[in-house]
Amino acid sequence: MMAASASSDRIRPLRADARRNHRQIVLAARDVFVERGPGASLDEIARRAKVGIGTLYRRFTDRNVLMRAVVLDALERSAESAERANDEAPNAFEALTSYLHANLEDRVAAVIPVLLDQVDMDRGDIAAARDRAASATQRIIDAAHAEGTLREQVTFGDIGTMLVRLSRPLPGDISLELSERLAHRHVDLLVDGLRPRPAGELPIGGPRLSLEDLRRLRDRAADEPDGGSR
Amino acid sequence: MMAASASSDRIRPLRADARRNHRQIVLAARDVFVERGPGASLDEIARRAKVGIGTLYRRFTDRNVLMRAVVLDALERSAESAERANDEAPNAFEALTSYLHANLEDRVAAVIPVLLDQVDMDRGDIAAARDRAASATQRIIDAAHAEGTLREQVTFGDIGTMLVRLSRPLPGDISLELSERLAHRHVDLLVDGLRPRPAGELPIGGPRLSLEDLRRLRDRAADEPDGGSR
DNA sequence: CATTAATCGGAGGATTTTCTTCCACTTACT
DNA sequence: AGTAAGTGGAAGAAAATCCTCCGATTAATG
Repeated sequence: MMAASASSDRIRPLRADARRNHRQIVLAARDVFVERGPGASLDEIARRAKVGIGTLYRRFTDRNVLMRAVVLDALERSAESAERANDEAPNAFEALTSYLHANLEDRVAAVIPVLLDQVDMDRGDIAAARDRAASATQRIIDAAHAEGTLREQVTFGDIGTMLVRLSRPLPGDISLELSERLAHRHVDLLVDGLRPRPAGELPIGGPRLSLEDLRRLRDRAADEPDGGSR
Repeated sequence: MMAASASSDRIRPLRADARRNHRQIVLAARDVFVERGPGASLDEIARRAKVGIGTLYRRFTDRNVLMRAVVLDALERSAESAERANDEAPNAFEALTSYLHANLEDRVAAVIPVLLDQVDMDRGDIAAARDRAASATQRIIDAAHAEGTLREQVTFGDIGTMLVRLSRPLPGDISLELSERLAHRHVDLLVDGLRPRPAGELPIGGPRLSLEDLRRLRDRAADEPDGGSR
């Protein structure tokens, strides 16, 4: 017993089921915070995570502890996908687009702003993860600027904010799944803009929704008149 | 008492103060529904409209009546700005962009999806306004396609959905005002995309936020290191 | 400027939602 | 197989929200 240290100081490793539940709670909390805001009901989070409310309270003594876990998880995912994009993409612009898509998937940009004011970002694990994510992201942007493939006027703030807009699920009874497919399509749209490209049409993934589609849509998933997304 | 008819059946025109309150309630309700969803507290709406809760209940017998008023107002604004864009813009693409900016201002695309499932859109005033708005918008898009200035792949659904994403206030304690200025900037960004234009850099209005700006930001309005928006 | 009918606004009881604790039962690990 | 760790939900407490009612206020009219 000398392994207790650093951040989450558990003497014994969590039991397998506890670990699984912990994970599910953080994921569910992320989604519920995104949908309902920082005051979301903890009951709903437990329900969504398929655990009893008692389990949630045992693992996270209060709302703020849960929030910190969600934020930390999101920041770590973000840092990781930014670093991976930097390492693996063939050029800076592709690093940027692949980072955008990866970030969408993790709903990072959707949940962080919701919890920003509830969590102290300047200490401990969270500050470290934040800095790691921010600098990797900045590196992507700087590289794309240097490469000449990203407009100079487009700043870190623009990328971050657009990511927030794109990550949030659409309001109303649109299925989460469709909402996410559309988000990927809209990243493509943002990347190339609304005007035709001189070089010719670039593909945009995801469902092409007409006015009628939109109306019929509502809850049930669209029957996608176009190719797959991304 | 035989004059009751049609939609809004008022015998006497509302008193001046009543009319003003009615208006303020609809505007406040729009904003609160956007921020808190369809279950938002009516108390909060009254508070935001600066009227007593009693006044709200007198004017709108229940939540659904209020919702219908909000939706109708939004659809009428939308129809009007689409028609104005069609009439006044020098070309179809400018009609589109000016429609996007106008729509943003009215938060139309932010509130409609929130209330879609709560309100019967297929009857009365609302259906009429909806059709008027939809057809004017479709006309803009068709014209831009015909003009060759809007990518063929971009559909009604894309425009509508992006408008939803752009209209919603950013989550967290970002001021509404800043959120809206950024939205206009991001319309510009969407229009031309992230890549440099061969024809040279186009202006993007609104605040250019760096990473540090974003952090410092939070509630207080940004001190805008760039030119005015739009 | 006085009259009056319409309108306003919030106090407060009823109701619903959410929080949080506690403990008998279940499960993973040795 | 034994046991410490973990689970889930019932239930009382606390908080938020709904909605009505009525005394005070105000716009319109002569």
